[in-house]
Amino acid sequence: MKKRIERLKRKGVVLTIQRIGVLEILHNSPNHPTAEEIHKKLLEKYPTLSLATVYNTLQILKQAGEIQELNIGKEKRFDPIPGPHHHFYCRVCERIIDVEIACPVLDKGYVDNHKIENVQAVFFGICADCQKKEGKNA
Amino acid sequence: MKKRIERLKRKGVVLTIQRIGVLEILHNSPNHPTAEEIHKKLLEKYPTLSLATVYNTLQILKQAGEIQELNIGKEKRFDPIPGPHHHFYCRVCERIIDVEIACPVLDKGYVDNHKIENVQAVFFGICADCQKKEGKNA
DNA sequence: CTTCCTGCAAAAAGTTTGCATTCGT
DNA sequence: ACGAATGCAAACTTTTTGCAGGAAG
Repeated sequence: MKKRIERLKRKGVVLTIQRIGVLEILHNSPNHPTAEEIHKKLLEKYPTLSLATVYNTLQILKQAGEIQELNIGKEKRFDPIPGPHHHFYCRVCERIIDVEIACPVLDKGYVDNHKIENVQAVFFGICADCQKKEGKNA
Repeated sequence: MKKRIERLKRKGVVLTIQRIGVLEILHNSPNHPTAEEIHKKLLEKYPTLSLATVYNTLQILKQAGEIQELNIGKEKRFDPIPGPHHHFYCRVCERIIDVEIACPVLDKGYVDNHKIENVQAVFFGICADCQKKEGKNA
Protein backbone atom coordinates (compact mmCIF):
# COMPACT_ATOMS: atom_id res chain seq x y z
CA MET A 1 0.00 0.00 0.00
CA LYS A 2 2.82 2.43 0.83
CA LYS A 3 4.49 1.49 -2.41
CA ARG A 4 1.35 2.24 -4.32
CA ILE A 5 1.14 5.69 -2.81
CA GLU A 6 4.79 6.29 -3.56
CA ARG A 7 4.33 5.26 -7.16
CA LEU A 8 1.33 7.49 -7.61
CA LYS A 9 3.05 10.50 -6.10
CA ARG A 10 5.97 9.93 -8.38
CA LYS A 11 3.58 10.03 -11.29
CA GLY A 12 2.25 13.36 -10.13
CA VAL A 13 -1.18 12.07 -9.11
CA VAL A 14 -2.68 14.25 -6.40
CA LEU A 15 -3.65 12.00 -3.53
CA THR A 16 -6.65 13.32 -1.69
CA ILE A 17 -8.23 11.53 1.22
CA GLN A 18 -10.97 10.27 -1.10
CA ARG A 19 -8.53 8.79 -3.56
CA ILE A 20 -6.56 7.09 -0.87
CA GLY A 21 -9.84 5.72 0.45
CA VAL A 22 -10.72 4.18 -2.89
CA LEU A 23 -7.25 2.76 -3.29
CA GLU A 24 -7.35 1.30 0.21
CA ILE A 25 -10.66 -0.45 -0.32
CA LEU A 26 -9.39 -1.97 -3.53
CA HIS A 27 -6.08 -2.92 -2.01
CA ASN A 28 -7.91 -4.92 0.65
CA SER A 29 -10.60 -6.38 -1.60
CA PRO A 30 -10.22 -9.92 -2.83
CA ASN A 31 -13.66 -9.71 -4.40
CA HIS A 32 -13.30 -7.27 -7.31
CA PRO A 33 -15.84 -4.69 -6.21
CA THR A 34 -17.99 -2.46 -8.41
CA ALA A 35 -17.83 1.32 -8.24
CA GLU A 36 -21.02 1.34 -6.23
CA GLU A 37 -19.75 -1.22 -3.73
CA ILE A 38 -16.64 0.84 -3.18
CA HIS A 39 -18.75 3.93 -2.72
CA LYS A 40 -21.01 2.24 -0.19
CA LYS A 41 -18.10 1.05 1.89
CA LEU A 42 -16.48 4.44 1.88
CA LEU A 43 -19.67 6.22 2.91
CA GLU A 44 -19.30 4.68 6.35
CA LYS A 45 -16.05 6.55 6.79
CA TYR A 46 -16.67 9.60 4.59
CA PRO A 47 -20.42 10.25 4.56
CA THR A 48 -20.24 13.01 1.97
CA LEU A 49 -18.11 11.22 -0.60
CA SER A 50 -19.87 11.17 -3.92
CA LEU A 51 -20.19 8.35 -6.38
CA ALA A 52 -18.88 10.63 -9.12
CA THR A 53 -15.62 11.01 -7.24
CA VAL A 54 -15.31 7.27 -6.96
CA TYR A 55 -15.75 6.87 -10.71
CA ASN A 56 -13.31 9.69 -11.31
CA THR A 57 -10.75 8.16 -8.99
CA LEU A 58 -11.09 4.72 -10.49
CA GLN A 59 -10.36 6.13 -13.89
CA ILE A 60 -7.30 7.95 -12.63
CA LEU A 61 -5.98 4.88 -10.86
CA LYS A 62 -6.54 2.85 -13.96
CA GLN A 63 -4.73 5.33 -16.17
CA ALA A 64 -1.88 5.37 -13.71
CA GLY A 65 -1.61 1.62 -14.18
CA GLU A 66 -2.32 0.97 -10.53
CA ILE A 67 -5.51 -1.03 -10.94
CA GLN A 68 -7.37 -2.74 -13.74
CA GLU A 69 -10.93 -2.82 -14.92
CA LEU A 70 -12.81 -6.07 -15.41
CA ASN A 71 -15.72 -6.58 -17.77
CA ILE A 72 -17.43 -9.53 -16.21
CA GLY A 73 -21.17 -9.36 -15.85
CA LYS A 74 -22.85 -6.08 -16.60
CA GLU A 75 -21.22 -3.80 -14.10
CA LYS A 76 -17.58 -2.92 -14.35
CA ARG A 77 -15.48 -4.38 -11.58
CA PHE A 78 -12.10 -3.27 -10.39
CA ASP A 79 -9.05 -5.28 -9.57
CA PRO A 80 -6.13 -3.98 -7.49
CA ILE A 81 -3.69 -6.09 -9.47
CA PRO A 82 -2.98 -4.33 -12.76
CA GLY A 83 -0.95 -7.05 -14.47
CA PRO A 84 -2.25 -9.93 -16.58
CA HIS A 85 -4.03 -12.55 -14.57
CA HIS A 86 -7.22 -14.49 -14.86
CA HIS A 87 -10.60 -15.03 -13.27
CA PHE A 88 -13.18 -17.66 -12.71
CA TYR A 89 -16.84 -16.68 -12.72
CA CYS A 90 -19.09 -19.11 -10.90
CA ARG A 91 -22.56 -19.15 -12.41
CA VAL A 92 -24.01 -20.50 -9.17
CA CYS A 93 -22.67 -18.18 -6.47
CA GLU A 94 -21.69 -15.50 -8.97
CA ARG A 95 -18.37 -14.89 -7.30
CA ILE A 96 -15.34 -13.83 -9.28
CA ILE A 97 -12.31 -15.76 -8.17
CA ASP A 98 -8.68 -15.19 -9.11
CA VAL A 99 -7.13 -18.22 -10.76
CA GLU A 100 -3.50 -19.11 -10.71
CA ILE A 101 -2.57 -20.24 -14.15
CA ALA A 102 0.34 -19.87 -16.49
CA CYS A 103 -0.33 -18.33 -19.86
CA PRO A 104 2.56 -19.34 -22.12
CA VAL A 105 0.99 -17.51 -25.03
CA LEU A 106 1.68 -14.26 -23.31
CA ASP A 107 5.40 -14.77 -23.29
CA LYS A 108 5.40 -14.58 -27.04
CA GLY A 109 4.03 -11.07 -27.00
CA TYR A 110 1.99 -11.64 -30.17
CA VAL A 111 -1.09 -13.54 -31.35
CA ASP A 112 -1.75 -13.63 -35.09
CA ASN A 113 0.69 -10.69 -35.40
CA HIS A 114 -1.34 -8.56 -33.01
CA LYS A 115 0.86 -7.11 -30.29
CA ILE A 116 -0.34 -8.13 -26.83
CA GLU A 117 -0.23 -5.66 -23.95
CA ASN A 118 -2.53 -7.43 -21.53
CA VAL A 119 -4.76 -10.47 -21.29
CA GLN A 120 -7.75 -11.31 -19.20
CA ALA A 121 -9.17 -14.76 -19.40
CA VAL A 122 -12.52 -15.45 -17.83
CA PHE A 123 -13.44 -19.02 -17.06
CA PHE A 124 -17.14 -19.72 -16.64
CA GLY A 125 -18.45 -22.66 -14.71
CA ILE A 126 -19.07 -23.90 -11.20
CA CYS A 127 -16.59 -23.15 -8.45
CA ALA A 128 -15.17 -25.75 -6.08
CA ASP A 129 -17.42 -24.70 -3.19
CA CYS A 130 -20.60 -24.84 -5.21
CA GLN A 131 -19.71 -28.26 -6.57
CA LYS A 132 -19.44 -29.59 -3.04
CA LYS A 133 -22.78 -28.09 -2.07
CA GLU A 134 -24.46 -29.54 -5.13
CA GLY A 135 -23.00 -32.90 -4.32
CA LYS A 136 -24.54 -32.80 -0.86
CA ASN A 137 -27.97 -31.81 -2.10
CA ALA A 138 -28.04 -34.58 -4.65
CA MET B 1 -27.64 -21.66 -40.74
CA LYS B 2 -30.07 -24.45 -41.54
CA LYS B 3 -28.51 -26.54 -38.85
CA ARG B 4 -28.96 -23.75 -36.35
CA ILE B 5 -32.64 -23.52 -37.13
CA GLU B 6 -32.98 -27.28 -36.87
CA ARG B 7 -31.28 -27.31 -33.50
CA LEU B 8 -33.46 -24.50 -32.17
CA LYS B 9 -36.65 -26.17 -33.33
CA ARG B 10 -35.59 -29.36 -31.69
CA LYS B 11 -35.18 -27.43 -28.47
CA GLY B 12 -38.69 -26.13 -28.76
CA VAL B 13 -37.73 -22.52 -29.47
CA VAL B 14 -40.42 -20.74 -31.44
CA LEU B 15 -38.81 -19.26 -34.52
CA THR B 16 -40.54 -16.09 -35.56
CA ILE B 17 -39.41 -14.00 -38.48
CA GLN B 18 -37.78 -11.58 -36.05
CA ARG B 19 -35.80 -14.26 -34.33
CA ILE B 20 -34.60 -15.71 -37.57
CA GLY B 21 -33.59 -12.20 -38.59
CA VAL B 22 -31.45 -11.73 -35.50
CA LEU B 23 -29.90 -15.13 -35.93
CA GLU B 24 -29.14 -14.43 -39.57
CA ILE B 25 -27.42 -11.13 -38.87
CA LEU B 26 -25.27 -12.77 -36.23
CA HIS B 27 -24.55 -15.77 -38.40
CA ASN B 28 -23.13 -13.45 -41.06
CA SER B 29 -21.34 -11.05 -38.72
CA PRO B 30 -17.63 -11.40 -38.25
CA ASN B 31 -17.61 -8.24 -36.12
CA HIS B 32 -19.42 -9.14 -32.91
CA PRO B 33 -22.26 -6.65 -33.11
CA THR B 34 -24.09 -4.99 -30.23
CA ALA B 35 -27.83 -5.33 -29.74
CA GLU B 36 -28.31 -1.89 -31.20
CA GLU B 37 -26.24 -2.62 -34.28
CA ILE B 38 -28.27 -5.73 -34.93
CA HIS B 39 -31.45 -3.76 -34.47
CA LYS B 40 -30.33 -1.05 -36.88
CA LYS B 41 -29.49 -3.56 -39.57
CA LEU B 42 -32.78 -5.36 -39.20
CA LEU B 43 -34.79 -2.16 -39.38
CA GLU B 44 -33.92 -1.94 -43.07
CA LYS B 45 -35.74 -5.16 -43.65
CA TYR B 46 -38.33 -5.06 -40.86
CA PRO B 47 -39.06 -1.41 -40.12
CA THR B 48 -41.28 -2.11 -37.13
CA LEU B 49 -38.99 -4.50 -35.30
CA SER B 50 -38.39 -3.27 -31.80
CA LEU B 51 -35.16 -3.17 -29.89
CA ALA B 52 -36.83 -4.98 -27.01
CA THR B 53 -37.47 -7.93 -29.26
CA VAL B 54 -33.83 -7.97 -30.29
CA TYR B 55 -32.75 -8.09 -26.66
CA ASN B 56 -35.32 -10.74 -25.92
CA THR B 57 -34.19 -12.84 -28.86
CA LEU B 58 -30.53 -12.53 -27.99
CA GLN B 59 -31.24 -13.83 -24.53
CA ILE B 60 -33.18 -16.76 -25.90
CA LEU B 61 -30.48 -17.64 -28.40
CA LYS B 62 -27.90 -17.43 -25.67
CA GLN B 63 -29.85 -19.67 -23.36
CA ALA B 64 -30.29 -22.12 -26.18
CA GLY B 65 -26.51 -22.25 -26.48
CA GLU B 66 -26.62 -20.98 -30.02
CA ILE B 67 -24.66 -17.77 -29.50
CA GLN B 68 -22.50 -16.26 -26.80
CA GLU B 69 -22.31 -12.91 -25.10
CA LEU B 70 -19.08 -10.94 -24.92
CA ASN B 71 -18.22 -8.41 -22.24
CA ILE B 72 -15.67 -6.30 -24.03
CA GLY B 73 -16.01 -2.58 -23.80
CA LYS B 74 -19.10 -1.16 -22.21
CA GLU B 75 -21.80 -2.56 -24.41
CA LYS B 76 -22.48 -6.25 -24.61
CA ARG B 77 -21.53 -7.82 -27.89
CA PHE B 78 -22.75 -11.04 -29.40
CA ASP B 79 -20.86 -13.82 -31.06
CA PRO B 80 -22.44 -16.46 -33.30
CA ILE B 81 -19.93 -19.05 -32.15
CA PRO B 82 -21.00 -20.36 -28.77
CA GLY B 83 -17.96 -22.47 -27.95
CA PRO B 84 -14.76 -21.37 -26.22
CA HIS B 85 -12.62 -19.12 -28.34
CA HIS B 86 -10.77 -15.90 -27.85
CA HIS B 87 -10.62 -12.29 -28.93
CA PHE B 88 -8.20 -9.49 -29.47
CA TYR B 89 -9.28 -5.96 -28.67
CA CYS B 90 -7.25 -3.31 -30.46
CA ARG B 91 -7.05 -0.13 -28.42
CA VAL B 92 -6.31 1.89 -31.54
CA CYS B 93 -9.03 0.89 -34.01
CA GLU B 94 -11.22 -0.65 -31.28
CA ARG B 95 -12.00 -3.68 -33.39
CA ILE B 96 -12.63 -7.04 -31.79
CA ILE B 97 -10.84 -9.74 -33.71
CA ASP B 98 -11.14 -13.49 -33.30
CA VAL B 99 -7.84 -15.13 -32.48
CA GLU B 100 -6.89 -18.66 -33.28
CA ILE B 101 -5.15 -20.05 -30.28
CA ALA B 102 -5.07 -23.31 -28.43
CA CYS B 103 -5.91 -23.28 -24.77
CA PRO B 104 -4.41 -26.44 -23.30
CA VAL B 105 -5.76 -25.55 -19.88
CA LEU B 106 -9.22 -26.18 -21.16
CA ASP B 107 -8.59 -29.81 -21.84
CA LYS B 108 -8.14 -30.41 -18.17
CA GLY B 109 -11.66 -29.22 -17.45
CA TYR B 110 -10.67 -27.70 -14.14
CA VAL B 111 -8.70 -24.75 -12.76
CA ASP B 112 -8.01 -24.69 -9.02
CA ASN B 113 -10.79 -27.30 -8.68
CA HIS B 114 -13.33 -25.05 -10.31
CA LYS B 115 -15.16 -26.83 -13.09
CA ILE B 116 -14.77 -25.04 -16.41
CA GLU B 117 -17.69 -24.82 -18.82
CA ASN B 118 -16.42 -22.05 -21.06
CA VAL B 119 -13.53 -19.64 -21.42
CA GLN B 120 -13.17 -16.28 -23.03
CA ALA B 121 -9.76 -14.71 -23.17
CA VAL B 122 -9.47 -11.11 -24.22
CA PHE B 123 -6.13 -9.88 -25.43
CA PHE B 124 -5.61 -6.13 -25.31
CA GLY B 125 -3.08 -4.36 -27.46
CA ILE B 126 -2.47 -3.12 -30.96
CA CYS B 127 -3.60 -5.15 -33.94
CA ALA B 128 -1.42 -6.01 -36.90
CA ASP B 129 -3.02 -3.40 -39.16
CA CYS B 130 -2.62 -0.58 -36.68
CA GLN B 131 0.99 -1.48 -36.07
CA LYS B 132 1.70 -1.10 -39.78
CA LYS B 133 -0.04 2.26 -39.91
CA GLU B 134 1.86 3.51 -36.88
CA GLY B 135 5.08 2.41 -38.49
CA LYS B 136 4.29 4.46 -41.58
CA ASN B 137 3.39 7.57 -39.62
CA ALA B 138 6.54 7.44 -37.55
C1' DC C 1 -59.30 -20.39 -27.48
C1' DT C 2 -55.16 -20.04 -25.48
C1' DT C 3 -50.53 -19.16 -25.28
C1' DC C 4 -46.78 -16.83 -26.40
C1' DC C 5 -44.48 -13.07 -29.05
C1' DT C 6 -44.20 -8.35 -30.50
C1' DG C 7 -43.90 -3.36 -30.18
C1' DC C 8 -44.16 0.64 -27.68
C1' DA C 9 -43.26 3.28 -23.80
C1' DA C 10 -41.72 3.80 -19.36
C1' DA C 11 -38.48 2.50 -15.91
C1' DA C 12 -34.26 0.92 -14.11
C1' DA C 13 -29.34 0.47 -13.85
C1' DG C 14 -24.83 2.14 -14.67
C1' DT C 15 -21.93 5.80 -15.93
C1' DT C 16 -20.66 10.48 -17.35
C1' DT C 17 -20.86 15.44 -17.34
C1' DG C 18 -21.41 20.44 -15.89
C1' DC C 19 -21.00 23.56 -12.61
C1' DA C 20 -20.67 25.91 -8.22
C1' DT C 21 -18.15 25.22 -3.99
C1' DT C 22 -14.33 23.94 -1.39
C1' DC C 23 -9.76 22.22 -0.50
C1' DG C 24 -4.73 22.04 -0.65
C1' DT C 25 -0.69 24.31 -1.44
C1' DA D 1 -5.21 33.38 -4.42
C1' DC D 2 -4.92 29.79 -7.76
C1' DG D 3 -5.65 25.56 -9.85
C1' DA D 4 -7.45 21.21 -9.03
C1' DA D 5 -10.70 18.00 -6.85
C1' DT D 6 -15.18 17.37 -4.76
C1' DG D 7 -20.21 16.93 -4.41
C1' DC D 8 -24.51 17.32 -6.25
C1' DA D 9 -27.78 16.96 -9.76
C1' DA D 10 -28.95 16.30 -14.25
C1' DA D 11 -28.08 13.94 -18.47
C1' DC D 12 -26.98 10.01 -21.05
C1' DT D 13 -26.51 5.20 -22.44
C1' DT D 14 -27.64 0.60 -22.16
C1' DT D 15 -30.79 -2.84 -20.77
C1' DT D 16 -35.11 -4.43 -18.64
C1' DT D 17 -39.97 -4.49 -17.70
C1' DG D 18 -45.16 -3.98 -18.14
C1' DC D 19 -48.78 -4.08 -20.84
C1' DA D 20 -52.03 -3.95 -24.81
C1' DG D 21 -52.61 -5.88 -29.19
C1' DG D 22 -51.70 -9.58 -32.49
C1' DA D 23 -50.00 -13.88 -34.53
C1' DA D 24 -49.64 -18.94 -34.35
C1' DG D 25 -50.95 -23.43 -33.18
